[in-house]
Amino acid sequence: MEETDRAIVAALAVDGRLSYTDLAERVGLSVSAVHQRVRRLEQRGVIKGYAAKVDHDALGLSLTAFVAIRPLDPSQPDDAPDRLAKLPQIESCYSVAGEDFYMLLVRVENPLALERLLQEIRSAANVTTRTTVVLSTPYESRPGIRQA
Amino acid sequence: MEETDRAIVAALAVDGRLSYTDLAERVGLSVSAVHQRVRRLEQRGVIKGYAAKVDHDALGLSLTAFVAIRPLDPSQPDDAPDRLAKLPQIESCYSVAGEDFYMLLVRVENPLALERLLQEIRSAANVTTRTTVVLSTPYESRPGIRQA
DNA sequence: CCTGAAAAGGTGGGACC
DNA sequence: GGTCCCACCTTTTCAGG
Repeated sequence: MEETDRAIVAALAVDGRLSYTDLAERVGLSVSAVHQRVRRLEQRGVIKGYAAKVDHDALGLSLTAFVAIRPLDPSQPDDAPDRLAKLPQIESCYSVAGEDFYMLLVRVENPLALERLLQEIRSAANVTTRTTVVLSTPYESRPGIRQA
Repeated sequence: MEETDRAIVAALAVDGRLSYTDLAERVGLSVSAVHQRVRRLEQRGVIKGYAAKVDHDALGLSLTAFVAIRPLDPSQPDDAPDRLAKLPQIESCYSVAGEDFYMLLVRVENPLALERLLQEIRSAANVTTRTTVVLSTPYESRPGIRQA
């Protein structure tokens, strides 16, 4: 992908509501040209969508944790992600190399809610869990796009 | 926070570019009322901003990993997050409970770039690293807002 | 792949209940 | 808080190079 497209993606990663007018100024093209490029980036799936960045504390989700999981019976077919997808407290699910099978990022209201969630995870996916509580978040979800 | 605001935040978390017109239909208010509520949510910091969701593979960042870090000298003042902030490959930095001090989420092009990044992390923050490579991502960054 | 222009519709205030 | 209204700006499309 070339420089102009990268600049567009970088700008929209920082501010997803930038108008095509502003975007056009930054990259030095006409509004229509930028519009076309953005549509193409969306169609190609480079831009997968737009999301509001929400403050979890303000929503009462003040406890974040990593949960590493491992099947109790590694010989059985592994559909843990499917089984866990219905739990909305699980924000992300990564399949990982190493001793654990999956790493989950979860958000809950308080320690009691975490306890309940861990029980749900264990029973839903037949796994053991190893939990690492997040104490604070110096930074998160930075749009790490470096321009050429 | 009450039900209508939660519905608005939930909708914008899924589609950050929803128009106030569409939003108004969903929550059953007038366009202006919704507009006011969104502005308040933005001012209060509940909505921290808007971002394009970018496909990392399409940008050539096809390797994701977790990097747990621990200071070589735990008695020294700990400014690792500050020292690491300049590395754009680090998407998130969490201070965690447990054996490690911080958990990083990093994105790089390939294994070689990961090796270089780990060296940079170790020398910049005077830490040891323990890295867990992500093999696949069943889901990520789900807007886990449950409505009342 | 870009430009330019014109229609359609959304955004962002103010006045008022 | 909410509604109604209006000026302005953006988005979106289309003809043309």
